[in-house]
Amino acid sequence: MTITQLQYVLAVAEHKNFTLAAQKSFVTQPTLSMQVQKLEDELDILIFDRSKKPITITEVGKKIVNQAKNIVNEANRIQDIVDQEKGFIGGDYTLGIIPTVMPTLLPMFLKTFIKRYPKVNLIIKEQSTENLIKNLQDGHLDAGIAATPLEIEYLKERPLYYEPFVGYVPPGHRLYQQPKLKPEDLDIQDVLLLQDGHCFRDGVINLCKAPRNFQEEHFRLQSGSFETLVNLADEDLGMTLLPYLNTLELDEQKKEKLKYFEAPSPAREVSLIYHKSELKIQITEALRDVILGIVRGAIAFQDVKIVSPLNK
Amino acid sequence: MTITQLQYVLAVAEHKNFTLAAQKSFVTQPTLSMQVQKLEDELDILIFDRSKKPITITEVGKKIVNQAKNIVNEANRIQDIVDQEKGFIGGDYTLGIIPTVMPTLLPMFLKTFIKRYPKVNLIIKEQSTENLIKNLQDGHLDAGIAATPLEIEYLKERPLYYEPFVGYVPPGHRLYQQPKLKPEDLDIQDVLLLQDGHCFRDGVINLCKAPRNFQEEHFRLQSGSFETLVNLADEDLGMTLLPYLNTLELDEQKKEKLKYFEAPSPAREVSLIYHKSELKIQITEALRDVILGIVRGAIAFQDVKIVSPLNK
DNA sequence: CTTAAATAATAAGTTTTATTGATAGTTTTT
DNA sequence: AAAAACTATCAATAAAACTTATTATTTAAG
Repeated sequence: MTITQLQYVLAVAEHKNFTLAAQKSFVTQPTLSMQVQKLEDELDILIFDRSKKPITITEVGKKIVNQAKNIVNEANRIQDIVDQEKGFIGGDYTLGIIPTVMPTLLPMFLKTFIKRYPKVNLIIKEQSTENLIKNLQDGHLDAGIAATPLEIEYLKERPLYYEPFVGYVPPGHRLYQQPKLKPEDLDIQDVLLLQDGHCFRDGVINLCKAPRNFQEEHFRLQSGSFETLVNLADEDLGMTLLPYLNTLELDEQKKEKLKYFEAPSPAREVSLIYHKSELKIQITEALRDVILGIVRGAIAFQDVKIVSPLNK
Repeated sequence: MTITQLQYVLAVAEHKNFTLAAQKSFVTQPTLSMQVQKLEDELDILIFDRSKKPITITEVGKKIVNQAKNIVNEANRIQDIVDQEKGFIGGDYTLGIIPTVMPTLLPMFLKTFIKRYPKVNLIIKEQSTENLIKNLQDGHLDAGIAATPLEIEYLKERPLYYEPFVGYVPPGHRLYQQPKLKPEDLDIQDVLLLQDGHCFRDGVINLCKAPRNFQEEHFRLQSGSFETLVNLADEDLGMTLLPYLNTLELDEQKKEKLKYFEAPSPAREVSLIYHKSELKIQITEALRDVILGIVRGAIAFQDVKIVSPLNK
């Protein structure tokens, strides 16, 4: 049994296809096939059921694949130990960021980070919390930035900042006269929402504590961008809620329609999340340092109340 | 990096000697030297400091060795998974037993075990609790039988039986007239003890709750066997305490000098202990089943009070 | 039902790697 | 100072991993 063989097994388990797995492993298909077979021979057990298309993993195979993940992870850790010893911060580092955080946060820290750690090849991917979690487990991401708490067994969460929710209320709206918003004022029926899959949407829904199964019949216009929501609100189609950082880039005219919540303001907790195995932890720590340093100035709110980002 | 290389590193770390490590790994010394070098080259860091004799492990080396242990252990687990799947119970299994348990317990279960699991090659080693713990961590033992609780972080303890302490009191002794013993009657100064290193000794000392630093000036005759202690007691040099199972093999004349404790009798907890990683867990479970089945008949005491085996 | 496409297994040959025996270079012990 | 113990290096060999080419098998398409 070799580590390489285990990596091949993992590739096949992931892609359910020897040819593709071989490509991803940068070897030819026979090489991969033979090595997987060799391992199966050595263990005298089948890991994959090749009779079905696409290939399936046998019951024992699943256990072996899990264990193989462990081993390969732990093996990668050795390079990690050496890097840490040398104070080396470099290599590929893949970071996932949720869409509602991406456009505001990324520009704030990216330049500083790549300047301070020029040897790190940062690969940034925008994806939903759901995919983020999956990819962190699979090892396709080294870390993610998402709204928390998620309370996933195998993930660590390190809060970066607390971002208050800010109301965007058009003049015609019933709440326009109020100086401050209160969560209980909100009616889910007239709050414009991001489309399904965005955790900010779920956060807002949780905040509104509306009936779980509210009807959306008369309102199908959901958007993926806050800009759209703001524009819809301006058309008197309802109010909406924005994360604080998104309010900074509004023009003066629109800023007048912002309404803050009474303290403690509802807020989302935005955290750096990564696998408990702490692979590439030095880079993760470096990233955290950079973001914390920059965010400290931008967000000064203290008295907030965290809203869960989960669709419970 | 290969698993083999990591195993070589572990062998060198253990024996502090490339030549010996090579022998233990069943390869020649150049093979092992070259592979270790190759790994060091790949990581671009020195694991061993060869300038000192005997060889020492560098600071990073220590971390790498630890991680290597993990990896090798986790890798062995894969065969384990397969064995479990197949219901296969076999292969080498090394069991350590403390000296005070060995002569009474081993004959009780050995025959049954090798008959029921003929494919297991049982290797039994008598050793002190201290060595048992060390060897379980190093992976030199698959399991051990010792007095518990030990509360070692990386070990699991599964109690096998509770063995009461029984007094052996010669007719001339001040306690001979009493029908039952009480712990508070005991005076550490006239209780004959096993020599240092036996945990039963520590158990008895704990029971006597004598001053921790009692003097042994006038009594240096410590022995490694209960037989000696009994004979010394017969010479009126004091009383002694025996584990219950040891009392079964005394002759009739000696049995008359046995004095049991009042309930709850002090007792030692004898457990099967093994590494938390649960390597070869099927064999361990099989062993436990056999011993439990046999011991159930032999030891029927219920109301006991466990004495710590540790030299606190 | 036949054919084409996709995919895995097999075969033969090549490259790479692991291992060995012999030996040279150290350090430690006597 | 010599012997012993130990590690590194070298050249040769055995083993393995990998490649290209090909075959076999399954799935999808016509």
